[in-house]
Amino acid sequence: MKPKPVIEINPSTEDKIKDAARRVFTRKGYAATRTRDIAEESGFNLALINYYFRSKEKLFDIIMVEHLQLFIHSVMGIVNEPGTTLEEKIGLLISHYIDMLVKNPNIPLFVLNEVNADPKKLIEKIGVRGMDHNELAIAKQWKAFAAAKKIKVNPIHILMNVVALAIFPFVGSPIIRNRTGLSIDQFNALMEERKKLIPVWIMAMIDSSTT
Amino acid sequence: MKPKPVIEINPSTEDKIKDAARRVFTRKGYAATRTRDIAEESGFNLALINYYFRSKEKLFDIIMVEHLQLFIHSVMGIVNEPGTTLEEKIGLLISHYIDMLVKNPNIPLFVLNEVNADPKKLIEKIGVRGMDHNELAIAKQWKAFAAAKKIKVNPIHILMNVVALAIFPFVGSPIIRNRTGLSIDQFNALMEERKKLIPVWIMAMIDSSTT
DNA sequence: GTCTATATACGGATAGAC
DNA sequence: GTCTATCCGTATATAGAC
Repeated sequence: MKPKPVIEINPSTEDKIKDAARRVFTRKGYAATRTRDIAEESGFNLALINYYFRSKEKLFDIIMVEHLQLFIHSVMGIVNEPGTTLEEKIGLLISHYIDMLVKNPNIPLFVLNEVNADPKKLIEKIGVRGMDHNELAIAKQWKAFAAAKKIKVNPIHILMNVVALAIFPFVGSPIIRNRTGLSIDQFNALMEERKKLIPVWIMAMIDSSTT
Repeated sequence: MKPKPVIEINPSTEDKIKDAARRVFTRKGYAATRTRDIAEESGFNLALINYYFRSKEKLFDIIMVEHLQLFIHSVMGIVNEPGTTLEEKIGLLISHYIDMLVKNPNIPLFVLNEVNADPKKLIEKIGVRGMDHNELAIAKQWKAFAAAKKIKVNPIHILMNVVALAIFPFVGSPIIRNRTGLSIDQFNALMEERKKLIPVWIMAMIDSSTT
């Protein structure tokens, strides 16, 4: 049983609907999208959505779970790789995030929203089962690093900062672009710059927390 | 005509409805809140909402505009104050943001969402009219500072970073709290720490961008 | 599998009594 | 000003033809 390719050659109707749904849901959020929007976007009729997925909510859940799993897997792959240094991992994470976000700028707001709407539902449904966080390669590297450099700041801060610096500009891009007058291309160029800048910034921040 | 106090002593029905609406809208977003939810939250009947505000959308617009104006005014007051240094301004901004967000943790996601849903509508409606950004006290201070320190990084990056580091943890708090097991109080304690940390981090980041 | 037509439910808004 | 009852558009979901 060979795995389904990420980009379908001959997407089935079911996949076309799913793709359309993903686009509309991420653009407008769950409550504001109508099944009619999805039907229109997919090129098929309203009735087919229920034929394949039974309900709007079930379709939404499927898409959401796929999104989060894809995301979690890719991140886990990076943070639990023993062969890279802590600093390299930060660089890889940032690059990975930003590449993904340039292609799918609506995803973070979408995910944050829906997790906020019902935190338990989604997080439990995904379940980063197994794997204690402290056992991750990156956690062990951090401990050694923090001990050597006498760093006293809570690592949760660092984690939040990495994620914040990479993701937030995309979440705020409508406001940022409006106030600055930047085009999409100019905005994306700034994000490309950040791939190099953020890792440097993060290390500088960590150093500033040294005793 | 004396200004209305921020916290009403004897709130009128109209104000009670408005308060209820603000709570529900910020919690669930525009599309997902039903006028019935607002009625229930306010303790009054559905019909009264239309009696006072004509429609769900008008009520929403009023609340949104009040939110943004309050926010913009307070920020403008800080960034255009000639009597404080650049570094002090950053500290004040961060403290101000975090204090506000600890009290109203749902606001950022709410605002980001609604701005994203219709960027023009809200931004134009508020209109930070007049005041060219380059004329702000903070902009002039930045120019002098950047020239003296030979800083080459685009100031938009710095701006994004300040906002990201302060706001993002609140936007992501459901995920953060779920994964770390932190209570609300513990989370807020971390945010208090950040009031001191972020300004230091920002300055360290800026220094790392020096030639 | 895919469509058209329709049943059913829900939500915003209003009429009208008090 | 505040309530109950209701209208009516719209959205989800389904039945049934092809």
